[in-house]
Amino acid sequence: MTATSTSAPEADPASLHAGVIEWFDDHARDLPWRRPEAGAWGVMVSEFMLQQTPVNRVIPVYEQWLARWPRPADLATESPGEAVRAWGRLGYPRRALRLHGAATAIAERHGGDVPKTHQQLLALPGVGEYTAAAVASFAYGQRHAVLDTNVRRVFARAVTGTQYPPNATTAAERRLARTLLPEGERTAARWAAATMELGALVCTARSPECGRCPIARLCAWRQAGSPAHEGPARRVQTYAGTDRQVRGKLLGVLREAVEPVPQAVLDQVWHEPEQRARALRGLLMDGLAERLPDGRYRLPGA
DNA sequence: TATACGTGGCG
DNA sequence: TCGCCAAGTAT
Repeated sequence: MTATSTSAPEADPASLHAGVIEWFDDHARDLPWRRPEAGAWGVMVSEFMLQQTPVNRVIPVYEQWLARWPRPADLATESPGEAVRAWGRLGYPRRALRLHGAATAIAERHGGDVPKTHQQLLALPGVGEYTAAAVASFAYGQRHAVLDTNVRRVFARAVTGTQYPPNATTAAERRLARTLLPEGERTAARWAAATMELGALVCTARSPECGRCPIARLCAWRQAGSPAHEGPARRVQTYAGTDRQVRGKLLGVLREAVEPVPQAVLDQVWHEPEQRARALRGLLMDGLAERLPDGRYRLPGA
């Protein structure tokens, strides 16, 4: 390929970096965990809360959480149940348990400071490949490929030329993300945040606003005529009538209760006894609830 | 690799 | 109304 082509500019890394990062300079949202005072703990808390929960619902809970537990050691002194209660209705309350566990591990094994290496972060409960890279990059400015659903979609469109990424993250995606990572540490960290923001604000799943996209000219998907997705449709998770819904109802009662809750009260939340019992067993197994000697239930240690 | 795991807003 | 979607992790 010669350098004379003018109709369809190549998405060379340097052009992508410049376009996305300059756009981010002007359009980055002022989110609380992006402020300097958030610190690594603030970044970590936000990352836990943002796992599958939209930004707008996270913000108020994040503010309360950081005000109450400004350092990992502060949270570590609380019962897990208090963390679950303060989690409110963010969903997937096991994340609250894991965040509490991460705080405890940080207090015990890391002197109270959020660890800095990807490997140390990965060892914390609730921290997977994405969160470890995100904390290392956003909190400590390190050079990591941060591959979340937004970035995967941006890369799928801009570089690969497909409307959506595969259902599960592939080795090819990781390779591509590493290839596109700018050399410099600071630029790499900026790039990670910028590509996520672009996916969240412009290159959205359902209705991308290509007119506002800084790299629309370079986008392989647009150049291909914006073809519709071919692969298998993403499986939609059902919710109504599932154990998850019943668990949510049971936990909602425990979360709001000041005193331990009698079995009879929990029995009100769902009509089908077998499913109800199974859901409650699940909560107990997961450590999201506990049964007292008198037969009543409450959040763990609350 | 596929599945379980909450909740709510939007088109 | 209802399906789709939201900064994933653990098993």
